Amino acid sequence: MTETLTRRERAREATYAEIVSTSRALLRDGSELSLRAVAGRMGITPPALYRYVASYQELVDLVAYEIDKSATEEFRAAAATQDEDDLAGQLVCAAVAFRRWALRDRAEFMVAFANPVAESNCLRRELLTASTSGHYFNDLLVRLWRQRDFPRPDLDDLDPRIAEVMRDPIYPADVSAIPAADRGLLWVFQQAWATLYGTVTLEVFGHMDPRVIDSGELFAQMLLGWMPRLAIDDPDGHYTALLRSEIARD
Amino acid sequence: MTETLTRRERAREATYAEIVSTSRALLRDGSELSLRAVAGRMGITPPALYRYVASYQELVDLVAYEIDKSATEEFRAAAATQDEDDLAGQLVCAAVAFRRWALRDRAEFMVAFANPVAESNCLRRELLTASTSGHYFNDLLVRLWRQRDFPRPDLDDLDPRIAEVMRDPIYPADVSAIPAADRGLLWVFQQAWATLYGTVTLEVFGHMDPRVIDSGELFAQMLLGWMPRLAIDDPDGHYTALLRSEIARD
DNA sequence: CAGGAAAGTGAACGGTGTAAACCGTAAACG
DNA sequence: CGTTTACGGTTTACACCGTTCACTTTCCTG
Repeated sequence: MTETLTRRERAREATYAEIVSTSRALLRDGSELSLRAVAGRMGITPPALYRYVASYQELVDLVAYEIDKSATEEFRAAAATQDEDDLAGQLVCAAVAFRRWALRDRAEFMVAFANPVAESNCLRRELLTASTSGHYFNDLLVRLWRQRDFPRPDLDDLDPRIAEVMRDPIYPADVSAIPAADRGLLWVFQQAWATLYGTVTLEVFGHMDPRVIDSGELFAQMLLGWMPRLAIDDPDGHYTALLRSEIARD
Repeated sequence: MTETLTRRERAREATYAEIVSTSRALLRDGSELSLRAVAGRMGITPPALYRYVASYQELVDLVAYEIDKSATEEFRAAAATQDEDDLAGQLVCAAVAFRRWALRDRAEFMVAFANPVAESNCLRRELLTASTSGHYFNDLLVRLWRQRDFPRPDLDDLDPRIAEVMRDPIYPADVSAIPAADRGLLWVFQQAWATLYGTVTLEVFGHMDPRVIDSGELFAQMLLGWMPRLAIDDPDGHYTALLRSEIARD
């Protein structure tokens, strides 16, 4: 499947990879992400980077996309610790992994998720619209629905503006596999995602008593509050225990 | 009550006010907030600002605090359009006002709310911990509880770490008026605030389909989802209508 | 092999936060 | 009242930032 690339194209692709990796190394070291710093670490002069990105913002967009991609792999790995059929358990693990990753690599999280999305005229930014993590969580939720059949709004009962978005969403790829009648699922997903995203962002920014954040109880309550809506009734407290033990893992 | 200030102190206070006002003017003009730009607009040389703030970060903290204060006045005004006894209506209006303000003055919102809180060794930052808007919304929720008596967790049923925080919270001022037995209210507030903050931050950052954000339905659903927990049953749909009409106001 | 495109360099411009030395004036004090 | 101190301000300078332009080197290709 991999196209045969010319020598130059391979070199160029390698340079892109190096740009991203040194950018992420910079972020993880607590340094500022800057064109000059990236160039410096690569043993290259700053203007040379302009052969690869058109501006600083485009560099940020590029590494944001790659961060999202690699973080998604971490979520996927966390979910893989659960039984293949246990989609609820996978969802719990993936959600907690999202929080754990965000609080650990704050700088990377801010670049990828707490970064105001600008006017969308840049090439690479378009790919970002199809957020990898968004696809992953959405897909997980759809599979969970097929398994547990939790209530899903009918498009006709929704605000027409919302229904329109669900019929013709921004992410085109795997969502087109969902029949139109079931597109209300997307609305459930968006609301769940807003809760997950919002809570984690609040925690990362630290706009709350640090002791509350450390305990993880705010996040736990948000997730527990969503379980009934997803038909995860959890009579024996299994998922609650899983959630708490996953949160406790540092 | 106003202390008699010496001539110097008054001048200094006036300069502080001018620093804040030109900073906010800068933000509203779409310019970057920078020491040099503020100094330039004030007809002053950049290093002179160091007589008032110890660093750029301290300038940001200072204006963040003032932004929060003045935004709170806007929330209060929005709530004042409702009947004095109608605390539920006031809460709806204040919450929508928060969203409206954030989406209108994005730059100011980001400075005040989407700004990672650093190590708390700066003087003025301590005052920020006692967030004005936090106090206002918390107070409103407490008054609503006295009126509608919605369920409030018992401290003994909560995670001990959370109970500890509720017993001895960071904000000391008006919370100390709440008897220890009712401190579970603070936990309700923190969760509600996390939902409000999270949803608005998501919308401001634009990490979602713009059509969804424009419709305001995400925000509406979040608020509607909270009403039952606050004993706002709304049989005649009055508050739902109020919420939607407030959202529609541009 | 020649031509041309791509990758990289050097110098420069305007912008940023910040530190140090210095100065006049207004307040504070003996 | 006169002296001293401290405050508000300027000048200069440094190290960083994104970005542009003219130039050179390298390497692929027709």
